[in-house]
Amino acid sequence: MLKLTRKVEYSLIALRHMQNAGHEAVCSARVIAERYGIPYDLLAKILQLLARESIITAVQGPKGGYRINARLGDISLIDFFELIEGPVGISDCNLDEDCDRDSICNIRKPITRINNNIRSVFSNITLDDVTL
Amino acid sequence: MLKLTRKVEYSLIALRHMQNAGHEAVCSARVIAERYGIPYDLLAKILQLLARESIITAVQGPKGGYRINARLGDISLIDFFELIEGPVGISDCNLDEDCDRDSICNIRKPITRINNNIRSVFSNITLDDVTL
DNA sequence: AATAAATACGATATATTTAGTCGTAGTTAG
DNA sequence: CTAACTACGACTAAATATATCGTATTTATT
Repeated sequence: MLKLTRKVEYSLIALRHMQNAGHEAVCSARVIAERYGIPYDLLAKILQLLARESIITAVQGPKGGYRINARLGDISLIDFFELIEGPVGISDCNLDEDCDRDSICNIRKPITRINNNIRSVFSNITLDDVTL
Repeated sequence: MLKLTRKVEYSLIALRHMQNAGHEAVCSARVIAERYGIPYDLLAKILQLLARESIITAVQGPKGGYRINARLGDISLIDFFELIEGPVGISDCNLDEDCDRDSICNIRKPITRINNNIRSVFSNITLDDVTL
């Protein structure tokens, strides 16, 4: 319960690695995967996603790889999470899906309130706070 | 990602229902299940768990059911979650399991920090805040 | 005493989500 | 032209969460 996914964890690990390597350095998926014991195929797919979202830039061909593109200090964790995983909420009723129990639910309000608290925590942390 | 389990949600719904019913009232699992569209078998098991943990008291026999026992204002959400689901953390490395990547992980510290933030949110909310 | 309405609880089954793998194609430095 | 990369969809496997079932016990009511 309340856990981040591996996709998010691996993303953060990779971003921090790239940041440590310097903004010009090009890091390949293979190197990062081996360095941190992450399944290569999975990491590759994740980095492709981050590239599509312009957080990193892909460099193709041999000696290729990725380097950081976005300013990580400008991206909040909640935005990052939702970029990778889609809408985030502690309960389905916080994810614009409409709930069957909607009309009779007796904890909707407090759950929404708590959800906002959690989102606020992640809104006030940027990627730099994790990767720097 | 970051979602509560149904077990937790159903618990909160049931507790709020019981609180609304008054502290002396005895509420049966069947009635609560039907009222909120919760699978009876599942709710029954959850209420048994809450009873074992002395949060509610079971009354056996016909006309039996449960009533609130603990002072809900004294129980933080984080304690409640861990009572029901066991250790809670946003990542495995926050759950005393030892992680293979431990020695090479580059995001352990920030993840721990964030985990503490989240726990702090749930520590500062009591069951009364949800059920009252 | 019999019955019916409850709780008690472990075992099992189902569904959903997450994680990981595979195959194939495109790109480019050397 | 080949080897080392990225790109991406389809697929499989594993983990987790959710739900169901079977059986036993308790007790108010009749």
